[in-house]
Amino acid sequence: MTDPPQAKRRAVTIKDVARHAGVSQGVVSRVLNPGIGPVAPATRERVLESIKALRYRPHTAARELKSQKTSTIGLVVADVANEFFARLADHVVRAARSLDLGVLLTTTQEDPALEVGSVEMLMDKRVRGIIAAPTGRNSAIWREVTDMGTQLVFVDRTLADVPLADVVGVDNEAAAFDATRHLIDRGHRRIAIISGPLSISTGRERVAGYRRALEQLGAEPLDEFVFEADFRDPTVGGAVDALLALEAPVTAVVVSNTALAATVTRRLRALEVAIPDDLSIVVFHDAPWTALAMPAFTVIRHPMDAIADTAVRLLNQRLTTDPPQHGEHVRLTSTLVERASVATLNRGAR
Amino acid sequence: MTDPPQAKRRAVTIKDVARHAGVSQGVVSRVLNPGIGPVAPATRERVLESIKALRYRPHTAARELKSQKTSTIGLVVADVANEFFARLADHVVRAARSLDLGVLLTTTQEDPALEVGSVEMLMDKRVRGIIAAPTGRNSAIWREVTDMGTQLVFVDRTLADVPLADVVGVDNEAAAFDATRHLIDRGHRRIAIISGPLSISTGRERVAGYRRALEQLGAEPLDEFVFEADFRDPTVGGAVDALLALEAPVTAVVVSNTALAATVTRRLRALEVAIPDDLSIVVFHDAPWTALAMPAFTVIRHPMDAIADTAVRLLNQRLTTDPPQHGEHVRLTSTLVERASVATLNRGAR
DNA sequence: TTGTAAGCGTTATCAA
DNA sequence: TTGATAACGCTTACAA
Repeated sequence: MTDPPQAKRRAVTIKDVARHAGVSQGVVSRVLNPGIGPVAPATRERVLESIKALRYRPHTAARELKSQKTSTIGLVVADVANEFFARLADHVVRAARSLDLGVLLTTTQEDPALEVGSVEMLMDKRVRGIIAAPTGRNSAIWREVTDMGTQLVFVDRTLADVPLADVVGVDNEAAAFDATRHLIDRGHRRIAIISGPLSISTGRERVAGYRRALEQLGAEPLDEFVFEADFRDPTVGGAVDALLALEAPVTAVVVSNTALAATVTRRLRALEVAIPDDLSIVVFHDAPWTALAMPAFTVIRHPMDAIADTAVRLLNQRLTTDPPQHGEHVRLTSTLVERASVATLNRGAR
Repeated sequence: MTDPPQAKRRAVTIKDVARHAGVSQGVVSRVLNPGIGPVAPATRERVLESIKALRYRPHTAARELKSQKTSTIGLVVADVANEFFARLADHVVRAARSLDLGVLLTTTQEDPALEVGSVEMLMDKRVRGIIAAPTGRNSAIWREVTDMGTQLVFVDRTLADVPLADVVGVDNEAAAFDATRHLIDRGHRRIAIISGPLSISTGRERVAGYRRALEQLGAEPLDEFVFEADFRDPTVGGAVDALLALEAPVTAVVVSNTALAATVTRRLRALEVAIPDDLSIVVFHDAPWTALAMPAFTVIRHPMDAIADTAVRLLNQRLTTDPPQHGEHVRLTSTLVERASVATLNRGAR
């Protein structure tokens, strides 16, 4: 009855269905795409049966070619091994599914060249839209994306000179301010920050918030307290060494993501520096494990679900209605979750 | 010079390039696909220039329609928020990139219906191949995949009745045996396992290995020691309660993945049950944070990189050479990494 | 209500 | 070495 498994039989096309049902291609197409034209209930039935009998499946590429519309979006993130982006990707895929959109996943590894390659692939495949966390060093290519009429939503990070893109992220400046103030409130004055690359908006914003807190609340904003690390820098342990080797070592540090925090923690353990007794830590992003760490980390919690949902919602909005002349910017707010990685110093105000 | 940003200009096609370069479409196509036919160096130059000048980009869908070959593969996993699958996805995306393959990511959330939807989408898009961690309850649809000539590599899990699929996974039976033996060696006799669903091959294998160790090494394989939980079951805390409510509570438990382990740990903390003093734990999969947990978890470490690389290699092999009549099965080996979540009991052999 | 046919952007065959 | 031209599988006017 059925063909032998290996016999990669010629795929059944709309023509086969038409012949089998004794109608023309056009009719079949119309039952496939209801609303495009009338079809007699009886014929419709017959066609549907033929479709089932022949196990016909429409050929997306042909459809896309004719209709000039794909049902695919692109997702461009740094690295899906990063819990933050993994969460994001999981949400995006789910949300996209409910809109009948496929998701092409690409990663930049924070490498501008890979980013360009990703974007080109997505453009060649004519995705309807892209949700992206840009590396920050390729504004031109992103501008081309919007120029071509491909809808674009930046997530987590932003690029100032891509005006047509929507942006959804958190208020990193405020979050860093809060984190720093929390430390200052606990008596810390010598506070460091291990930030992500300053080529990325989040890195810049976090350092700015950190600086503002120090200045405003009377602590010392020393340059040697600011470390710019790659988000996945495996050598960030060196920053820890430097921080502790200072004549007057820091008593606290704000760490910009969980991957960095993991590396830092490992280094501190190796050095037998106790958290929080010898060094207090606040970490950006509340990965599930931060509560399980030793000690449980005080973190800045981002509204991950809202970020992802908003990104997809904005993209879908652009896909289904006339896209606006300028990108919409959505800033969600993060909150500080106090746990056990911050010590209270009682050496009074300095 | 350039169009206004919004003016979604008609996409430039190969025809435009041909006209601009003063040649025929065929020639342009031939410079685009070298090796297909001759082209004079001078013409080639001219065409290349036109391509650049017009910013021409080939239309993948058209290409695919004509050539009946896509440059996309599908990746079907349960849930990319799960660290295991996230790692896998990250690798797959990278490896695919280097083969010039796009990756369509879909998730099943362990739901057979979503799995079917994913597979249909991928088939409609005519992906060249699929790397999948099947839910275990949809053999039929996977058989259809191979019947249609789409290459298939199962990863992590396997389905017995899909003979044409390659499989790459770890030896879960042996790993569970090792984990259990480790516990027995440390003096434990009342050992539980919180396994994944038995509808998934890994769950079955792990329980089998666990059972074999108990029987072979003289501990008690009681039915009430085996808990079948969904991999992301948020109510697995209940299993913990049950285990501890036993007349003679267990002294150790093997936990089937890190998500479950996190939930279990949280529950134990709430109950003020100390790890490992009151309960020892071995966890499947060495997520980066397991070493940072309190206490650091003793884990079964899977060779993640090898798993992902092998999956892509097998798929690529099937894509580039004549696929074999039967699937290849690759079993990699996991290793036990001893840390601090297992106590040594000194109540002698019973 | 249905059929016919053009055309989406490519590749590939065949003549020139 | 190049140019016409026919598909690929589908959607969509338009005609019947």
